[in-house]
Amino acid sequence: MTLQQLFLFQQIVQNDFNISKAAELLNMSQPGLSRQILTLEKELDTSLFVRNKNRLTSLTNVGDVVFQLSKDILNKIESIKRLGEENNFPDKGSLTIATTHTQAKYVLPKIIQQFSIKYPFVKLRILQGTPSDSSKMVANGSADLSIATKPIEKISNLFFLKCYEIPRIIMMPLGHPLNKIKNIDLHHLINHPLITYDFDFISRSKILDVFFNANLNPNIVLNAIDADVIKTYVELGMGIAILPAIAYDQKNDKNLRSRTASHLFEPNLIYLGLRSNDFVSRHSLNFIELFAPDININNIQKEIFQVESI
Amino acid sequence: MTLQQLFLFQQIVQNDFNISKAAELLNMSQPGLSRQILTLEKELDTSLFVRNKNRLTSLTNVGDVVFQLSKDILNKIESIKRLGEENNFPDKGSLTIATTHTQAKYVLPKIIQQFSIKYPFVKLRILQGTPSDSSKMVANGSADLSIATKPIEKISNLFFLKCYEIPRIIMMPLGHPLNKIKNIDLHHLINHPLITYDFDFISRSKILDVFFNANLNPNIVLNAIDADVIKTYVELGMGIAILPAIAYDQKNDKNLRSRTASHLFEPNLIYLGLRSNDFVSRHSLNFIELFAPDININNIQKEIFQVESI
DNA sequence: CACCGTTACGGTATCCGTAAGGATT
DNA sequence: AATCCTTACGGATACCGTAACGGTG
Repeated sequence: MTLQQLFLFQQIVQNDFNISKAAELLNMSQPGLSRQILTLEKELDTSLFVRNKNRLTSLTNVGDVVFQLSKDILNKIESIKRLGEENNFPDKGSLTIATTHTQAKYVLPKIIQQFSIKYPFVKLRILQGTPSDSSKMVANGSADLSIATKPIEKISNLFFLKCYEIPRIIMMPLGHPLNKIKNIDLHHLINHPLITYDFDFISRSKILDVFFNANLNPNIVLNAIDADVIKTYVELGMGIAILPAIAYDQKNDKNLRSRTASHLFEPNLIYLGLRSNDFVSRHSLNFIELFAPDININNIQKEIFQVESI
Repeated sequence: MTLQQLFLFQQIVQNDFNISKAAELLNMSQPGLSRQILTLEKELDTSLFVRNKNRLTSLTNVGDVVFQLSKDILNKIESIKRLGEENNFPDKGSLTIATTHTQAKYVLPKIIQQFSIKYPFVKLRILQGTPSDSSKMVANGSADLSIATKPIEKISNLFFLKCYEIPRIIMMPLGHPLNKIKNIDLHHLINHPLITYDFDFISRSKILDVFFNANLNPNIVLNAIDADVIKTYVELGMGIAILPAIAYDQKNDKNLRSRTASHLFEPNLIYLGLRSNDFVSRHSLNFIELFAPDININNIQKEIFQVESI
């Protein structure tokens, strides 16, 4: 079994099980490719592909597991290669950050700017999605790190570091009746329609749970995916929203009013997510250093490879 | 970069950085081995070993990370090989279970017996340790699955399935004053010295937290590593203990008395632990089927490879 | 006949062992 | 002199491309 075989196997799967197509893409002869797969199958003494009328049509059960393992193996091989490169060209490289709209718009700009001044030759990239998306992007290698709340579902090969807490506010239009109430509590909130994050956001469930635990059933009129969209509808008078404090921008949000909700809801917990059991690139560490100076970057790589001994 | 190179690299590290020794162990020539490492280092354009006076003395920083990644890669390669083998000899194989004393002694015997009747050609092995040990053994590949409470520290590449809950009991010697009290509460318990699990056990902290939350400070006279040792000292009158109900054996524990503690302490949660992102052997699944029939074994492999798409 | 995958053949590159060299204790 | 790692050389092996073959629509 060779890495080359696993790589070629993977390529065929990703090219619709078409050996000829994959061979062309890889600039190699079709028989050469075919032979490598046959050799691999012979060594494992199992067919990896389901063959139908002289065509490959799908993966066998074994093939499927081998495919998953191969992906992981080849990702780690890439890590090793990058590790070598990075050691020789410490200035260059790239850094891909997966995050949410709120972080990308309200938190990251300053840091990103600082980073690109300090490390001008690093290619930066921001990928955006829900917290779950961000985690998955890190887990499958498309991003180096994520900055978001924890994802709703457990993603086991991620490693999270707590970065900071963002208190929550109640966002309402100017002139909204809640403006006049001094000590806002849940019973006041429940009288107004609520605009909230979409289902993929853990913030959503945390906020709703507070209502539910008080036996209150808020009237959710809209589920939206980002703070700006939510704000737009709040501005239109469709309802109020519970948002992270940073989403309120005093300059631009002239038609909105923000009031603290810290006494009602737990703050938003923002985590930095890294792939566990993998190499943490120098630039990931550099970024973390800027972004969360409290975190000791010297221990991160060790912690990422936790399992030792016994 | 070849698997062979990574393997040889690993072998040298594990043989005190002595190429000659490793070569002998691997039945290959010493120059051959040396050359492979040099080729690898040349490809990565980085030295992996610190060389001192013509000797290899340790790993460089890069080498250390490559070592960690290699271990993981080679483990997964082994998984692929086992996968092939298993497909051809579904009856044979081995199954290594990492667990704690309590489970090994009070829960597993019946299941193990059933298993070995049903799958007589499978080599069974039980490794024993604290819950943390068990988790680590699974994580680093020395065991196939663990049966224990969750470990105290987070081990990120493990996948846990909840198996069952074990209610807790108060264990005391016959004739102990607590015998006579009808409704035992924390304030009764606090008057007696406590024998408890060692620090590595999450049960320990869960039990102590209950006391602490009630502002009570139990007098811990002994920390022990397994239920039988604890029982021995309880029998000697050194104190009482909070144990999982299964640890009380009516037949043999004639000098002990067990009373329910369910109203005071959360039950013990026993989890099955598997390595995430790895192949789950047929026999692991067979065992799980016997051990925790509620778990649908058909979904486990899929869940273990969670991360897909975006 | 067009498409696709497998088998056959031969040149090239890689791997690995033996032999020799260089450095250190 | 003994130990250890690296460089040099030559044969065996594995790899891969071209060519040919077999099955399918």
